Amino acid sequence: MDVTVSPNNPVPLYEQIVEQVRAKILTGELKAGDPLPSIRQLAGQLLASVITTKRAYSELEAEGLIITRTGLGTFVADLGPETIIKLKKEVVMEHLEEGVRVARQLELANEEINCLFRQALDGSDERV
Amino acid sequence: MDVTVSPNNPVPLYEQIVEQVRAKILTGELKAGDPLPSIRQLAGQLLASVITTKRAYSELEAEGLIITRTGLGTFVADLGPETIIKLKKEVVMEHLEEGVRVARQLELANEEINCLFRQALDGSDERV
Amino acid sequence: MDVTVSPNNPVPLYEQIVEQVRAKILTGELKAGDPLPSIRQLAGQLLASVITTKRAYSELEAEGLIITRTGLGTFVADLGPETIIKLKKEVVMEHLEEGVRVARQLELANEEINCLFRQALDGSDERV
Amino acid sequence: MDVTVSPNNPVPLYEQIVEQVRAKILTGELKAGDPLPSIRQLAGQLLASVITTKRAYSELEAEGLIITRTGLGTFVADLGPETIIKLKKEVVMEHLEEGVRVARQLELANEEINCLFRQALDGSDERV
DNA sequence: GTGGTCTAGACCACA
DNA sequence: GTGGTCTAGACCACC
Repeated sequence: MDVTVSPNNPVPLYEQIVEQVRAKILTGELKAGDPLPSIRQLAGQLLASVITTKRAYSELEAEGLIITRTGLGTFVADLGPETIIKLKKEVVMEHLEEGVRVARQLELANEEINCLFRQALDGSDERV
Repeated sequence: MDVTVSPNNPVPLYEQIVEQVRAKILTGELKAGDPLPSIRQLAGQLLASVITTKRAYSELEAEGLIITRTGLGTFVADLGPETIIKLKKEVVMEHLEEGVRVARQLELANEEINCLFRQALDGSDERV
Repeated sequence: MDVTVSPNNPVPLYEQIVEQVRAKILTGELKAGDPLPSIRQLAGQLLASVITTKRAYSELEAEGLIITRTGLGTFVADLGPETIIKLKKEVVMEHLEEGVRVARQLELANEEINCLFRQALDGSDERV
Repeated sequence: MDVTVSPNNPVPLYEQIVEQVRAKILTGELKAGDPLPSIRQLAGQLLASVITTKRAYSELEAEGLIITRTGLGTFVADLGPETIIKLKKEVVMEHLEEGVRVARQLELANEEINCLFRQALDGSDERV
């Protein structure tokens, strides 16, 4: 499983892992029942500590995205397709709503916020 | 000056203060040259320590939004209107771009992202 | 006597006054025995407090540049021309030596320091 | 890392630390990616408080010279060689320009200023 | 172990 | 009165 982390990234290591594994599950790259690499294996691959990797898995399990079966390993949980769609929206909405909240606080008009959003969308489009 | 903070908020106290004072300056509620409350006064009002409020003011000074003069007090810096507009956009863009980045990672189509943004905008509209 | 201070200048008010009066004495604009404005008069003119002005005069008296005769007023001290020349050099040297000290700490070669000095000299020349 | 501070020095402790670490980075004694001593370790070594050393590191991070990673430690940032050269010049120029400014205020001729600078350069040379 | 935040309280410089 | 520096010491998050 290709997961890459960077110690220069201000986001905590365990969060970087969580974000990427979550993305793989929500996009369907990892499907229900698929086995995840063992904590030790992933830690070795990422040059991270076992504790850090373990914390990432704990976080994902708390979110209900993965299930740990002691002795067997860790597996992707069985979420219905509607649940997946709902989760995707939630993750994205958090950031967009925060942006809108700040924009309102700065008393920007809807039209202005719209314009900024379009820039954000186009800007990332070029890079894709 | 009405600033309110919550110790339960995971955002550090000093950051909460920074955000609110910054908003007041960028919206023009506080104008160039206006005096800010003294750090001791604000600390008392917020039930925070003098050092915490001082830290907030230091951050704002590092951003160039305020100027502190020992013995005199703290004052709003004189930013041109273009600078203000630029700063407002930057603050909002940070969040919107993060939202778009995450959406792309989850392989959402532009149309879907657009739809979510519209929900975020409308959702906050009702509350306004 | 034309002295101007700015509260926006990070240099303390009393220091701004000291620097300007010192310059007037060392350049000969103010000569030995010349009377200085009274503390109250100067304070009113500068929109500064009497205490601040008094502190500036105390500083100048401690440097031996002025003499206060109770009841009569404050007067420029009688320094020989060699003393004046020596003082001028001292004031300038403080800054230049600090610049050279820092340059040495950063391991700049003499040639490089020379080049920077020339830039500093030329840069201010244009503005004159 | 050999850093020495003096509580008698009118320059604040944290500024003394900043200046020395900055010099080590700009001269290349500390290279990109190199770890700095932990704030606790440096505090013990300098007989200063943890907060004072932390403040020094915070300043250096605000200048972009170092990067702190919670749980990992503090590291020298990766500045290009041109940036390093530019920063070195800036630091030195501040002082030289101030010297020239004061010299002009005292109505010294270019030739005289030049002479003083030469003395400053030679004077420090002997000590080297 | 690392850094990040918050606290209380002292002393100094400036106006 | 204002802000600036320094202190000791506590608790939390991350690795």
